[in-house]
Amino acid sequence: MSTIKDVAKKARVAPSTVSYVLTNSKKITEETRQRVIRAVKELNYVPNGVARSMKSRNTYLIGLLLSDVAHHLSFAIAKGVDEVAFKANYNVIFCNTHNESERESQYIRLLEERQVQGIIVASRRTEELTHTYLKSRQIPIVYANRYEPGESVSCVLVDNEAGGYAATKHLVDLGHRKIGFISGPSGRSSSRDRQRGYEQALHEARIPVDRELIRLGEYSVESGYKAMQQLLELRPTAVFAANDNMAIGAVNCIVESGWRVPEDISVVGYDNSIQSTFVHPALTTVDVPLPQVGEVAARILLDEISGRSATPQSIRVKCNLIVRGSSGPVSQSKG
Amino acid sequence: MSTIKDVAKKARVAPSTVSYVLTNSKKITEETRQRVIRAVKELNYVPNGVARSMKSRNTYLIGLLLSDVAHHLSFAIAKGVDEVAFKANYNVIFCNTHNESERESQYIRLLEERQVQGIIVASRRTEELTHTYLKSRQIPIVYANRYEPGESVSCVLVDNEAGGYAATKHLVDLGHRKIGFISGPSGRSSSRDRQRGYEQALHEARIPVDRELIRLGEYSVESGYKAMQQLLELRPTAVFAANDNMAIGAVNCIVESGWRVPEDISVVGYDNSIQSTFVHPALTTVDVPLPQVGEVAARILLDEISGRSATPQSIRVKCNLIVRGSSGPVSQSKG
DNA sequence: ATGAAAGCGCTAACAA
DNA sequence: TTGTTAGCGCTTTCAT
Repeated sequence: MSTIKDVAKKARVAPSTVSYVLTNSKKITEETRQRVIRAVKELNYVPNGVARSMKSRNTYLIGLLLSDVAHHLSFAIAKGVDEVAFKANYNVIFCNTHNESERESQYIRLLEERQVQGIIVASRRTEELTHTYLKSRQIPIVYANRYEPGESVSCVLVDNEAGGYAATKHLVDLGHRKIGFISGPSGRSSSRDRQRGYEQALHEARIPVDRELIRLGEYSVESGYKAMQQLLELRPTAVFAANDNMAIGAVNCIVESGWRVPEDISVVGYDNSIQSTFVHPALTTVDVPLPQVGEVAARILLDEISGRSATPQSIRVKCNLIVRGSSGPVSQSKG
Repeated sequence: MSTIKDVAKKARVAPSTVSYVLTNSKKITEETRQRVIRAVKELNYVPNGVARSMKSRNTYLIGLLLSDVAHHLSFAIAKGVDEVAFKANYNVIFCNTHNESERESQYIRLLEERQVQGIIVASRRTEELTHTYLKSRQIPIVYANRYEPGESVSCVLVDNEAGGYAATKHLVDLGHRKIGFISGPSGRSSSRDRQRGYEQALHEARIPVDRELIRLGEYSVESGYKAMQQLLELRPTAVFAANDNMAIGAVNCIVESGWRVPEDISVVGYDNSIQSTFVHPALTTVDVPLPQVGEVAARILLDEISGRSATPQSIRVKCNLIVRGSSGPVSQSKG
């Protein structure tokens, strides 16, 4: 590996001159510039970024904390983060924490030693420590797709309330008035927000919120199935589930009970998961633009790194309703 | 940020002594060791990895080239790579090439400047240049889940032939003798190998390979459907598709034609994709252990980096047959 | 317009 | 056992 000195020698200039040429940081006569360029080519010289970082004190490196509980979600965020980082000449260090606090703190330590200039946390809640620690270390941090109570840190979230509203409004617009809701595990903000949107859409349509029509699920197909069994007794004409898997469970239950989707009961899910397109009928659902979450998070982080933005900001990315076969107008016989 | 000098001053020792303590690289009296440890704690000292890399000439960094054509595949590999890397104190730089050669070479350049100690390529074939370039740069490289002709480089592949064999053998064992095969796009080695396994299983069972029973698909649901339409005329009792999506298309076609799966026709897919569990009946399929591919690739790379292994090796990871509802014994009426 | 030299934070050979 | 010192490859101030 040749160094800047080798290039300098070959071009018969001082190392500093090579540096000036390579970074365009000073006026250099065209002739010497050419000599340097030629020497660089002949030696296949590639500058040593480690040495450069050492001097300049910035590494152009950011850390990305992910978990592997949901593969495709993590990758989608990572893709968005890398997209923005790459364009700004940053690179992303991939950290799969498994949602284990032990591992999370080990990664944090490694990242800190590496002098990363910022960290994006897209793993689920683990150590509260992490947050305060990074704050004390003055390392810029942005949470992606993770709600962080308190206003002292930037986070990029999905607008689940608007998504829940859109899903429910869609059903209302189709003439439904008796619309069930299957929630995720209690305490999950994603589900809570979707439910809030559901209730808001009902309010707007002057449909009273019936607590009986709201059932607790836990994001699994089975839990959706069970919740639907209970809901069926109340004869809703439509159901909105807080995620696709529960919606699929609901559809299974409806079909096995002898009803049709969407003719008898419409079903809407959430997530626009792969499986939502493979069931029959394909699910009407709400798409969560995770790459965009990653992009926005990276943009905020880079702004904080460069000092362009000092105050933490909280951004919500819009979700899009995807209408497919599982939702339709309320049937006349029941309307 | 405090430096090693600050710690040295506070502990009233020389910087080198601090270094010795921190790296356990020399005998130090317990007393001074404690003084150093205490100073480190009080100052919240974290060593600067950039400076350390500068001296030691190793960065403990590897690059991972991925593409986003199939999210979950890429993430699965990345997870495996990171698992092994993390345990060896390495970190992984995430590079999403989009399978664009332009971007790939930009990443290569960035990684080279960063002095990464090795690169794992899990993106699809793009620039032939990349390979020869990295070779010339003496940067260790391992291909993951990507076939690389020539023996001059390590690669970790999935044993698709054994997988295809297992899938077909499973059908043979169930009594089937007229087994169709739906291939992927011609030229894709993954499909070719699966087909080879299919043919081998037939040979072993002394079932002649009937070219009519082999149909060209292109890995999409629709192509599986179309291929099945043609196959149906030949009345096979079972079909093995080179991936799950085509298998799902085949099932759709079979059911719409009035036959039942698996009672009339058994179907086996490949990939163990999410959707394979969401169709009815759930697909019998072949699981591709991509995290393991990533792990093995990382292990080989680290071996090459440390000089433990010099000769390129080619490893094939075993796939596992997952038996679900879409395959069953050949029906008596037809047998 | 170019060169000389200091120094980023650390490690390691050598000295004491 | 501990300290002194040189130097990794680069950038940048200051001098020429």
